[in-house]
Amino acid sequence: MRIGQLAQSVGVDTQTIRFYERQGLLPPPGRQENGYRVYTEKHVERLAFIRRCRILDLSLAEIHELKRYQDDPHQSCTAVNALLDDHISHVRSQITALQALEKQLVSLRASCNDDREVEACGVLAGISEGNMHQQ
Amino acid sequence: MRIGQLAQSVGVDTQTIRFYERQGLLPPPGRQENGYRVYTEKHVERLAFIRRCRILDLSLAEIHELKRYQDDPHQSCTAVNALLDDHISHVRSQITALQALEKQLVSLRASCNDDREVEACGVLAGISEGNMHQQ
DNA sequence: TATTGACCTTATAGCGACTATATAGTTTTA
DNA sequence: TAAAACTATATAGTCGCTATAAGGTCAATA
Repeated sequence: MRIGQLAQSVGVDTQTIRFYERQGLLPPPGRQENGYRVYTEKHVERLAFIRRCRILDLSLAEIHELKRYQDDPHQSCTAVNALLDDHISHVRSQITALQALEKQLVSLRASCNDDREVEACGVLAGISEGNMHQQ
Repeated sequence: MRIGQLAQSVGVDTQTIRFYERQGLLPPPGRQENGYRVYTEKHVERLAFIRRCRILDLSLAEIHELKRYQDDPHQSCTAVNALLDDHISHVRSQITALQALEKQLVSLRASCNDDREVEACGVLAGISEGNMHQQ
């Protein structure tokens, strides 16, 4: 299988595949005589795994870490679970931060209607004076 | 006032100030004979405004846009409000996406306890097989 | 006076995870 | 046979900084 077919079957750009290879996430495939990359089913699985991790918003570094665990299948999976727990707390704190931000923005927005001149705009005034209900 | 003092009074790195200048967000200040930048109170206000926008997670492009509105103070502020409304929807959709992600991660995490070998880890199996309760 | 230290200058590279572009060679199709 | 579709590498761009290198300036100290 060549790179285009792999790309299509997993739903990724060919550039991204070469990028993952350079990053050491996808093992370098064999080559044809003309230099074209040749992939196997294992590559398909591996790439699909990476993409599913990315959907979960795991970083490439975290995916690397998971790969290392997979390479030593008889150790305890505590570290895998810990990685996921850390990631969950990370996502939760992002959510909390964005919710606080939303509140701030909504309250700022409430300080203006559309029928003013920029000079008198409640939103711009709110930012300029720092009336932003911090935290 | 020199760059270090400006930086300290607003709570920003000097590098960041020069960066904003290069981006056209902060007007180029005067210079001393030795080439040192000299700032005024207007720069302090302007920089503080930029920082407050950044706290609201507005992009530099959006801050640029706000600046253009400020430069024409007698037009209607409809566009300012629209910019904020767009930003609020953007933040809200981020929150929604992250909440969905959190659910996915928590359910994945529930598929494993710590007392297994990597080989049998529910988390890794879940990702590998794509049992990720999409959407 | 010499030198140390704190400040300032510019230019350049790095972060993360791609994405886009340029340039060129190869294969497949019409 | 020629065009379209694929492949290859190398390089730069995205965003908002942050870090590093290599140097110039200035005030206080030994």
